[in-house]
Amino acid sequence: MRLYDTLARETKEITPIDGAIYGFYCCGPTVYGPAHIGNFRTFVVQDVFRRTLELGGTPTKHVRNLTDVDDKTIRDSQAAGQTLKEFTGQWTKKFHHDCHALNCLPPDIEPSAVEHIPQQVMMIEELIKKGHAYAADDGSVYFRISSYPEYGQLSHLDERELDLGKTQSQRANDSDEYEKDSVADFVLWKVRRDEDGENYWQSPWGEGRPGWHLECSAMIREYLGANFDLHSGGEDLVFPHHENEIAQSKCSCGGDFAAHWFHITHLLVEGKKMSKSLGNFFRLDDLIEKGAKPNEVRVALIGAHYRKQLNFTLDSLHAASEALDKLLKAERALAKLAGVDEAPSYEELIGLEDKGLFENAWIGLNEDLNTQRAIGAMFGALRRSQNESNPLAQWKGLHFMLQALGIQLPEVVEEVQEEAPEVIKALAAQRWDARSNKEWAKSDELRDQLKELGWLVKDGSGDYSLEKI
RNA sequence: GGCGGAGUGGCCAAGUGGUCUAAGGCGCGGGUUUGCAAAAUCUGUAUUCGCGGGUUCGAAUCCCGCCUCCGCCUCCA
Repeated sequence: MRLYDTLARETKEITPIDGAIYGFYCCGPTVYGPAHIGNFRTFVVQDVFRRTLELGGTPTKHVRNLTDVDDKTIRDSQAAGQTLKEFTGQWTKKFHHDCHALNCLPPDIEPSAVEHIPQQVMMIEELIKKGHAYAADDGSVYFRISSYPEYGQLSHLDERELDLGKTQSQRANDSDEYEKDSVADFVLWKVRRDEDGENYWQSPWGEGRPGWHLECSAMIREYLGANFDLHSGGEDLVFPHHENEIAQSKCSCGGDFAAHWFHITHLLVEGKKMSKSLGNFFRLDDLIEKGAKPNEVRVALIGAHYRKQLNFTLDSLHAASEALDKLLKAERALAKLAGVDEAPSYEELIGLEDKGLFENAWIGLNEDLNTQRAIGAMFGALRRSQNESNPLAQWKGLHFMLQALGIQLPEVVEEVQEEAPEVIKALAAQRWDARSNKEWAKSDELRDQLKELGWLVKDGSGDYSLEKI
């Protein structure tokens, strides 16, 4: 498939380095609270990407880390009166729960920063030995940017004027200040401070904890090696996080690091950056509370190309919900036409050759992961599929695309249709009698009454059904 | 201030030189169906792509200028 590469600044055809399997690293969440839908745009897009690679026939080794030690996790765990492990454990669990609800495939490996302290310490030692890092008097260790002339290639630092003066004055009043040779140098190891409490580890430079950027480099090295295929994250990570990763990794273990960089643009909510003060800050649970299903949220999150600022609104969520409904109903109709019922599994669809009319949708996904184009093509294919001679092939093609997008089927998603209570049933029966006797006024009144009680009556020919609203 | 992205119908959003009098979804209008609704289904819905110039046989797509919006600029996906 073709994918835009942040480093090369162009769309490139991707192929696995070893010719067999894609090494795919994603910067995971900092587990200090429930993730918001902005986080999930990134994770859902990464999931669609992974599914596209795998369904296309090439397996992936998907590694996504958990940041379970940093300023925020330490600060908030102490505020909550919990140990760091208890605190991050609880939010890790919540993250997994939300990912599952959104139908994201779990990564093959999900390493945590706390569990890889020795690897990080070892990396720092190497960097010091090679002259790329230095220990400050207070016991913190910094990466020396001047030792790596290529620094800044990903974010094109040479083309930018960083307002370092401003940053420096801000930092002067910041308790976070450490002693550095140059303001641009970034921290690899942070010396223990009082507010860290019991959250510190031993190192050759004394007690402290690793810097944030280092964990990814260390875990990538451990699980994917010095050369791997794809590195992904939110657009905000380009600088400095990924820039620093490149510096640390290339200077310590050599190699080319990531062959391809894949960044997901942040979403907007109601046209603005999501923030608590604007009241447009949504977590998955906030949307579920508003009646949305995770499946619908997922569709809304892939409703625009990943390199555009998707404008998420409650309207767009409603649109996604209606569109999803239409897709799934069409799936049932096509299944009936094809005389099949049990949907093929993800594994069964891997490498499917004949996608029927859905070939176009698949092409869309393979052109820089154009999800919106793919969805549009699916509707087009559905319309024409009615007249096709081979409904089974169309049905399979549809399922192939549903799996690629990670759209769940209703039997998985929808709770069992709730049985109406006797009172409701009695009222409905009463209404049916009135209707049969052409007592329209009475019939309509009862229908309104049922609606107020939360039940929708649908008349068929000679029968009716009840549906909970 | 620097870097990057974007402005397409009421809303969301594809399309980046001819098949575009611009995909698809939502919404809205109409038909079929219905006692009326709901549901279902069919159907209509931008001669026009922020504004002004230019290049070209031909531009939403390329160039120039302007306006507006958004993001990033040291630990936020």
